[in-house]
Amino acid sequence: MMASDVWKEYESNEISHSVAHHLTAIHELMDDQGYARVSDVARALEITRGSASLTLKALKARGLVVEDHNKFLKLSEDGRRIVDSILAKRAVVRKFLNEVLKLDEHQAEVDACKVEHLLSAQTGGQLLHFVHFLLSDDPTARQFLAEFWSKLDQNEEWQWPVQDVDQLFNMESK
Amino acid sequence: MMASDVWKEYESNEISHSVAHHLTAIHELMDDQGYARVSDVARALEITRGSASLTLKALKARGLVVEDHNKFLKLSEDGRRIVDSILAKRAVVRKFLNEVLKLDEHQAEVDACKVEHLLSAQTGGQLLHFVHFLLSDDPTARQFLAEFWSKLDQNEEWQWPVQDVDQLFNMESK
DNA sequence: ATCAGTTGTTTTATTAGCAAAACATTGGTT
DNA sequence: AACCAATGTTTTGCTAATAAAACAACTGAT
Repeated sequence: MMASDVWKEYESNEISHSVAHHLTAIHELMDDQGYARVSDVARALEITRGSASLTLKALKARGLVVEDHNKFLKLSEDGRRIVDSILAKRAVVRKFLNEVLKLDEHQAEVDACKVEHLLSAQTGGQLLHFVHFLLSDDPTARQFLAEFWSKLDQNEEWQWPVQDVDQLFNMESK
Repeated sequence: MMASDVWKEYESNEISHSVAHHLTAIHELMDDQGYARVSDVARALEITRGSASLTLKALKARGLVVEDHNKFLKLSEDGRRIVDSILAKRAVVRKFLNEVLKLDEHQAEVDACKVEHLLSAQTGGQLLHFVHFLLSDDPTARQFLAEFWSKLDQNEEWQWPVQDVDQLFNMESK
């Protein structure tokens, strides 16, 4: 239990939080204003132009960002793929936290933003299946959600953090 | 959309991944062998003693770890609280990914490990309510899960990443 | 043309987290 | 006593990501 090869996979992640947001910033700037320069990215992320310049230089070297003849940035094919996967995970996590767990929008946004780049493609895909069915008009899903939300309203509370989650589930740990 | 105060909250997190695992390592070592020294933590995390020494010195300064008269470490009250909240989140996320979304145990373990220290207490609490009801013997929950899993088996597949998650849900984005 | 503003880069410095290596301390064996 | 192994610390160096400041280049207005 607690094998070190598990926790060390965190650093082995190819996409850091910072990189994820540099890439998505380019994506959104292209959508919003049709172009993205170093300064635009820096402004969007509220970091200095110098910082953005260095990070984006590294991303160009990694082939995730390409530079126009006049310093205009855009995502490469690889960069686009990464942004797509990140935005899809962010959207489904946000939807789950906000529309199912009924967390307020800001909290859902913040937490989704924190984990979006860390989830595997499998996890994102399965979560999408789950939330899609859960929020569909399938009567079983409707009834389940209605019961869950009514339970929530009953304010049935543990003290958090719960000491032993497995015990709460009446299951023995492996 | 994409307010920079959202994405910057990532770094403002009081507990880094590394710190989370230094603290939980102490907790588990105390459980397993009754004591925890710098070398034990380093071995558990597979880092050098020098690295562990520096990180733990900082944690002592932050008041999360206290040192015995003979270099024996233990968690402070604050450190214990943090470890409790992290382990509770890890357990509930792992359970959700593995037992509900049917991700294999290793994937569930890895993803839970990555996000455990990033989720807010509210998110952890709501997720616990949700998973607890979902895995209870409530007939509605049972039926819902049965239908979801049968849908999973039907191998109903999107291409992942999905381009526009909101469109998939037939909803307009704000 | 000059002056001001914007842009992009580079350099210097900081922080977190690691490795590697040197060093001192301690504990037991022989 | 001498030795060896384990332990803890410190120093040096590395990488990622930032700020701050200096600098060069371009743009536009007057």
